[in-house]
Amino acid sequence: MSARKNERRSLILHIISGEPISTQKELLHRLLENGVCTTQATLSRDIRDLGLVKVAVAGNGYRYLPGSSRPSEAPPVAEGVVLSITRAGNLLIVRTRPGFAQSVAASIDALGWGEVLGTVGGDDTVLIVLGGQREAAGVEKRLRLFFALGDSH
Amino acid sequence: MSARKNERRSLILHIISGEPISTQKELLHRLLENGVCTTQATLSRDIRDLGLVKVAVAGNGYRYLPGSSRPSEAPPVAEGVVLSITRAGNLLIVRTRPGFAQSVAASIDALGWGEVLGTVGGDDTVLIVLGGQREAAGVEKRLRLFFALGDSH
DNA sequence: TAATTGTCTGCATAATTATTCAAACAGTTG
DNA sequence: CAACTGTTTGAATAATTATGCAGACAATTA
Repeated sequence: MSARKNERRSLILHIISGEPISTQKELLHRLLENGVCTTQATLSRDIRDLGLVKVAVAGNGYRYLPGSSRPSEAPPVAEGVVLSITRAGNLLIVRTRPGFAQSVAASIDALGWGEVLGTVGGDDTVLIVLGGQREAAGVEKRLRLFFALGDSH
Repeated sequence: MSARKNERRSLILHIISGEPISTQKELLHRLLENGVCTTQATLSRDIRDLGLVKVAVAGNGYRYLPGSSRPSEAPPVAEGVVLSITRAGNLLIVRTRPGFAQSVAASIDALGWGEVLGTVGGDDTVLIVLGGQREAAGVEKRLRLFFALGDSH
């Protein structure tokens, strides 16, 4: 239970939360500026233990972020159950075969996608609430892929 | 807008959601079994574009998962504002200096950690709701690091 | 203190992933 | 069709990340 380790990991969380860090080498330099001297090997282990992830950010390469650590096991949804996906502002409307909306909603929840603020399943319609249009567009795209639907047109 | 690409990415989402995949080479083989032949280079690009992340899972090495794609910019909280963190089942109780609970709650929200189901800030206390004890323990640890608190004992 | 056990770290390197570059391909316009 | 433009891909390679191992260190017990 080394004090040095905790201090370092605390600082790592601060740094990556506050600015985009794209490689471990970069993080290494940043730590050094704050008086913490270590090696890439140790950072690799810190990142593993803190559950951090490296994710692509639009146009700007990669960035380390705190991971959402959700196992994300999706119940299977058979082919043809999801009929269509429509976007309306920050909402997505998913039409399903009658009676399947609940299971599709559960399936979407289980994906654990962070942008999905909430889902409501009726009988043949699932409403997905997103934070904004940007998120809605991204999630729509990925859901289309996930449910093997074609592009909207 | 290649049909081949969409098919492949759709399959990738299915595969990584349904089973733990820890390297791109492994994913490559899995795709091949499903009749999709490609290269690691292409997978690297697919993973970037789909926003997937590779995250450490307890004891079992790494696994690719859909990313939560939240920029996660945390407002700074000064040293000494957070006084203590206590765990009670799936709840965390964060004591702060009087009047600071709101800003600390905002700060925690801004971290965008997926396990955090919700936060409530009073005057000097923040209540954090987690999905379960396991999540509570993990988040407690990381919050202690983040707010530079020592271990509980 | 000496012996023991477990954690933490750096070094070197293996393993994995990202990117460069050129070619193949698809779509568009003249 | 031919020329042009932009996208997608694979091969090779550069860049990055994970890990085996040995030594340092800390804590505990005799």
